[in-house]
Amino acid sequence: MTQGPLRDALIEAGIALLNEGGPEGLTLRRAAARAGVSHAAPAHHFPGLAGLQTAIATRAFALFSDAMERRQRAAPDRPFDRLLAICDGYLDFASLHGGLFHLMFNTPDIDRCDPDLMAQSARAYGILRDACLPFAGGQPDPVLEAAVWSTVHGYAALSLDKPRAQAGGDQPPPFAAVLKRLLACP
Amino acid sequence: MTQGPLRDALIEAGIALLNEGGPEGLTLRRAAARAGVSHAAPAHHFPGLAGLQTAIATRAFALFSDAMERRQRAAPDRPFDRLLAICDGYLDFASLHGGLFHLMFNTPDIDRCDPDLMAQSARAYGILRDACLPFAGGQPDPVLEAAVWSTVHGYAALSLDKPRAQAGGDQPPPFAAVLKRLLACP
DNA sequence: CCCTGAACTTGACAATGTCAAGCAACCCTT
DNA sequence: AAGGGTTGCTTGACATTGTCAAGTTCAGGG
Repeated sequence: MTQGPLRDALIEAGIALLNEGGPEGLTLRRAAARAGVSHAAPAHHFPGLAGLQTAIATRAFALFSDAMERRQRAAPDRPFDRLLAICDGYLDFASLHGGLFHLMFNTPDIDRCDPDLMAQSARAYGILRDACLPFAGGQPDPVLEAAVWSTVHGYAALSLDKPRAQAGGDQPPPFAAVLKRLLACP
Repeated sequence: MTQGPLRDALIEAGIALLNEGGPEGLTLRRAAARAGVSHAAPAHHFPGLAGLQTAIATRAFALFSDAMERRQRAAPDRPFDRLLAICDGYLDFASLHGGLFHLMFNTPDIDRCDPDLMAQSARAYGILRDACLPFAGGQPDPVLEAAVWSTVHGYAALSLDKPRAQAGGDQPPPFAAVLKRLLACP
């Protein structure tokens, strides 16, 4: 809709609400109150709640990419260690910012055709895709990419929603073992 | 809370609402109206909305297991074909009953310590675990199980929430290829 | 000086989850 | 058979939420 400082303040307030209160913590009225404006002010910057959610998800994907890149830079410069570091960044973000992660992937109302959102999500996917290149002879390998992407995402999702269901004693194996198994085939 | 025919009717109404209206279609008052009772009647059978959601998720896990077993029985009796059939049942259920799938895995308010829910979810996991046995010499292999489970779940989740984001031309590779890649390492 | 448009507020409305009170039918004991 | 209590459901209310319509304020330009 419009630009302005309030728009950013609302996004920041929404991120804080999600980090503090989980997926249910975000509310148009709460974000407005947190930004110090009236409950109907957000309507002048976003097309409804879905619009605010889309804008927050866009920024969340940027933070998500940052988290993966930070881990990647701190890793040993070998293909497996780099890819594992990216996946660790992926999993870290999911467990540290469960509210944002839920918003990015599990909220149905987000406008997934939004250009900004698609750009940021493409950036995140590109990080993972680049790290897969060494395992396919330098050429893009859609099957390998889909395998790694699905596995790390499924691992994150399953460990997110079963924080207690797995309290039955058996905890899941570390992701490094899973990834090693996945890549053991040349 | 209590037993009775209305309890089942509310669960059935909730399933219908989710199948028709997606994840947002389920509402206490709508389920009550659909079952032909007043808006506060469900409170006598479930502890709030979360209770109804938990009961629906429990039944959904049963349908989920049924879908996987049906596919498994119709598959050639070879380890890979059996496991692939189960995964296809998994993916079919996710794309056919997106509302139920979302409720089972992505709804934060569900009581994941509910005994009935845990039993049904354990049954579903058992189906997949059994199909993994032939690939680990007949012994349970937690790493392989986590890999397959994460991969199929991630594949389902990612293809669910990106029905258009991937309309950019490149569609994901079929799951059979991904699974073959995952199992190519003995 | 007015006036046009943007940014925001105020007030309202319907939908939703939840609670309290009431009511009616059934059961069980005496 | 009569009374009392329990169960299952209804009615009514309330707070919260997203959304819309109207009003207010204010800056800038004709």
